[in-house]
Amino acid sequence: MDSSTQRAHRPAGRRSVTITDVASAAGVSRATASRALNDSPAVTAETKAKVAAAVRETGFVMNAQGRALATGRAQSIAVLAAEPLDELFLDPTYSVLLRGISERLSSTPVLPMLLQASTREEHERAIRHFQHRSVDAVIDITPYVGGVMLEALSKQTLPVVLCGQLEDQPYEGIFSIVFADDVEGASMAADAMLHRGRGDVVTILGPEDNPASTDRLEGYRAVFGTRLDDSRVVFTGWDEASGFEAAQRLIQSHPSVDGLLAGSDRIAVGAMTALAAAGRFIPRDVSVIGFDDHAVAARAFPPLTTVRQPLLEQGRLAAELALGMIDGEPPRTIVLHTEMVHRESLFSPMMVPQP
Amino acid sequence: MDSSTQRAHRPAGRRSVTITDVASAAGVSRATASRALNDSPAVTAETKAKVAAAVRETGFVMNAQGRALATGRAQSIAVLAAEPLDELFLDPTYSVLLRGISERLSSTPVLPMLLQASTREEHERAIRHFQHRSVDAVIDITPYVGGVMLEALSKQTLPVVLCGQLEDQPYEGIFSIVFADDVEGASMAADAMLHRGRGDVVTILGPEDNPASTDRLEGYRAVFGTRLDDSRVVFTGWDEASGFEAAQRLIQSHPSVDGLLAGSDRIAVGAMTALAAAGRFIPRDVSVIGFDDHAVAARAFPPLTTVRQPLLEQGRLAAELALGMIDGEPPRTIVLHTEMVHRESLFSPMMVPQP
DNA sequence: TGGTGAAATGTAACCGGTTTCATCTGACTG
DNA sequence: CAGTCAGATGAAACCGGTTACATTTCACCA
Repeated sequence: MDSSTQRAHRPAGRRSVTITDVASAAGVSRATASRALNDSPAVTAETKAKVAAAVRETGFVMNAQGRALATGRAQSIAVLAAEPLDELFLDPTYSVLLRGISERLSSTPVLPMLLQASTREEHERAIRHFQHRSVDAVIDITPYVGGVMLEALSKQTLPVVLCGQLEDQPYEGIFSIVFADDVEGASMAADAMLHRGRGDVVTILGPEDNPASTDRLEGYRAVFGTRLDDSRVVFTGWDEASGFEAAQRLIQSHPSVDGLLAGSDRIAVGAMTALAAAGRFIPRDVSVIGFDDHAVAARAFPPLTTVRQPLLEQGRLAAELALGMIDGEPPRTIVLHTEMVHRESLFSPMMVPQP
Repeated sequence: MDSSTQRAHRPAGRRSVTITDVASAAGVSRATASRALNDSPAVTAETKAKVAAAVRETGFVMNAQGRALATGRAQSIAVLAAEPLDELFLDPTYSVLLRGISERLSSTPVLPMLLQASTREEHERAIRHFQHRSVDAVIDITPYVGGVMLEALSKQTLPVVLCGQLEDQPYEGIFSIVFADDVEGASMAADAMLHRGRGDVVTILGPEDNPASTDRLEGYRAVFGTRLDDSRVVFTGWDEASGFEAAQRLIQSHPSVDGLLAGSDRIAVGAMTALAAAGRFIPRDVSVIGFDDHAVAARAFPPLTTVRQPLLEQGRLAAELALGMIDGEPPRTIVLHTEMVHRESLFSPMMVPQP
């Protein structure tokens, strides 16, 4: 039984204060009151003061639905996470992205709302919600999952921003897209590895169908070429446990390994544990480079050299693009640059050569 | 510059399909169309079919603002997190709570939206948002923080549910409250410890101003009394690092310790690392009991005996209470029971007595 | 056969704002 | 001093739904 539709009448309590009350308290028309509240230049300073006083006197707060109905703006942006929140929460990527979005919107009246939809049913509910135009735009922070969802969204007129790249860019020109250049970042990491003198390298990546995985591999291979053959590449999950397990296998199959390129910092942390357990010292025996520059990278032991993704900026830009599209701008694709962050897992200045 | 208020006119595109279009397509009045869409019993099955066909034909989707304005219901509940999301995400408590809320709402048209407000400015924006009545209710999953916020909310007529207990229950009867009985859970844990034969116990809790800490201490002391004096109690953070550090101090000050009551599973995990580093075997030398029964508890080494908090149910109930209050029910306070989950950190069946 | 009442639908008011357009005021100009 | 015009405000329509109340239709019964 759906308790939310039982009573359709307005809940008991006294009628709330409307703009009409403010108008009569200020001795002006509703139109003028509205204009004053919106700080229209057509209204005298004197009248504005009267209205402001009336607002204070009556305790008026504007009703969002009325305003939204009249302006066609809900003043909110949905941040869509098509993944279970538990999963989401474990990966620091998303919280940073969210912080960026929130930061950009903080100077506007637009509110970001996190909407999670992992099951098929939740997807449908979310789509319906978007169709109803309860939000002005959608920022998808997990575009890799829920392709059905994107397909449905593309049939809407609602502005959509994707935080991340999809294979073949199927939505370029329809949605705005903002992502970091994974190929560039990965080749920087591989370069650093090569300059450190490591040539016997292996790599552990996320799921094979994720462009972040394949692009990073492409970057690694741009440097190491065939020296990084398929036997040295493992596709797995992005988390620590996957990294641990994959590293164990790679140490067995390639005991002479001297460099590990990890597709994420969490993978790197798991892999470093496996390396340590196998008696390999980092970076003396094996150099490790991660990807992302999450908080865990700095706290790792030894601190992890990694490729910084500008996640905060990505979030800010996503919000920026969303605001732009709400105002009628066409969708845009923005590629962000990555940068190396040097810590001790690649090369320790303290390191003394072993005899 | 606030780009979201520049153009007030409706964005270009064609006018969207309204209920009027559906009505004329179906050859009925707007009123009948509305009734048919809401599945009113006053409408013939035949008419409903005609309207349904018209909906299909026109591609009509109802506008949420119009409906909300007419019904006085936004069909959404804000889940308020007055803590930075990064923090929030690290603690599994909240994601489970959220899952419970989401589950309960999934059978209703009401949508949960996560709203994060950590800075003073974000608080104000959120409060304004609530005053505007853009949501039908608020569920606060971090009632311990942001007291200003609760104070402001209590002056509203908006239904509010708190997930957690506050000292002195200042809002009992104003907000609905749902929390687990920490005193009971803690005394169960202490009992188990006592029955295991451990009497030289210490405890590590979260922040001292958090009722969850003080209530759990009360439960521990209900069993151990003065044997658990202040020198054996440390208030710190809820996380692993805090647990690690506090345990190190307690091992030093109480080297003969044989039992550790941890205020959270994350504290317990950190403390177990410290104990292991100090050469104490768990549970041979020291028994450990956590609190919460998070996923980490089962994965810990050794698996952690703990007090299960019914977080999923707490979330479901919070949503339930919110729905009730939206329908005009008075606020209620619900206390949930906890239960012991026995794993190996208290007592290992494999354990052989040491000579 | 006319009266009664229930069922289905239509009419119009309403929710709380915004905005177009008309009106009024007063200053400036020729 | 009449004419023009800009600036401030008001009247009314509108956004897209819901619903109280009025009306129509029709079966049923005295």
